[in-house]
Amino acid sequence: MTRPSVTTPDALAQRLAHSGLRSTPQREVIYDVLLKKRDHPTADEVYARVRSDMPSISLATVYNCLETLVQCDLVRAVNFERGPTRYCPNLRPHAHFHDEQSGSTHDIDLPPDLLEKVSAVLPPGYDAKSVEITFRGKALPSTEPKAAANK
Amino acid sequence: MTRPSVTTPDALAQRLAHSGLRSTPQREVIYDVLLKKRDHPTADEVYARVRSDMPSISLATVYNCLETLVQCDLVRAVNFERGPTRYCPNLRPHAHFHDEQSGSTHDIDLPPDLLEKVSAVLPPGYDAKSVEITFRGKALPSTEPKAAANK
DNA sequence: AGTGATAATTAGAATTATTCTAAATGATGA
DNA sequence: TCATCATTTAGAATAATTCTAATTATCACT
Repeated sequence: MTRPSVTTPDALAQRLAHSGLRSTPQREVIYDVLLKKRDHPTADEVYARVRSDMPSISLATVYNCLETLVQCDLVRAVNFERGPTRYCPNLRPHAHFHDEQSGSTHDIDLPPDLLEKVSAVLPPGYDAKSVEITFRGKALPSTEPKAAANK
Repeated sequence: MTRPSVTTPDALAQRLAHSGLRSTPQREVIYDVLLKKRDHPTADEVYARVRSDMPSISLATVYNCLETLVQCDLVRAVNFERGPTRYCPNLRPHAHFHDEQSGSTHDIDLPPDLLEKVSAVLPPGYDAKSVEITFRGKALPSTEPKAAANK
């Protein structure tokens, strides 16, 4: 046979290729883990989850792959104070709400014009490439993330 | 004598007392350092500056005092990604602009209603105690902080 | 002024998250 | 198949911060 029916490159493979990078089993399983449970896991948490699928993966690879996904704009790295970096596959414009009681992080979708409106406070001479909005406080249990939608 | 003319407690001493804490030479000199050069120094930088006044101070004390000042709401701790925590004595509502070239941090004063407007995007069930807005990008040299006003 | 209780400071060890290094493995294309 | 380059890996190294336990300073009372 000349070519065994080419699998259509998925979004991940395409994005990676666009940056001259390869799709690898490690990158795929890590990205899947992030999509499956969108609770802003740390690298350690991702490591733990990935290991059930791929017990031989190393923590260094988890760090490497997460960094790669961030570079490709498939994932956002999120920080609260000096806590460990958390990873978020939600690409829509959104803010983060950090619940101080539970430690959980909630995505807050933003109306389309808000980031522009906020950026408008910058005096001349400032050119912002990104804006981050972070809330800290108390969230009612009813707000606990259920089935996050993306896409 | 019954009482040697009491020195009027300054803002620092009052704030500390309000939290049941004492004013100490270390706390004073650290707060002064922050007020004198408002370039969002790290704990290490504060340590270096304070040592010219008080060569015997320890780094642990610098961390302790900075934390104390933050607890008393005299100073804000500011973080960018996972970089070292920076300290800012500007108590007005403001955002931070992080210049990627120079690594410098600029305070961006916010119009009085902006934080409320931003908080208005929170769905019911979310009660935010604080809102943080951070810009990242390029700032023209003309925007380099000169003499920051506070008060 | 002396004394006990509490607060603050200190040096150095410990911790935590992350990055680095150098070697091994894997994929790609001539 | 071979050479090349990308990727993964284990473990060492790093950086910022926190912790620990001991010392020093201050306060409230007498």
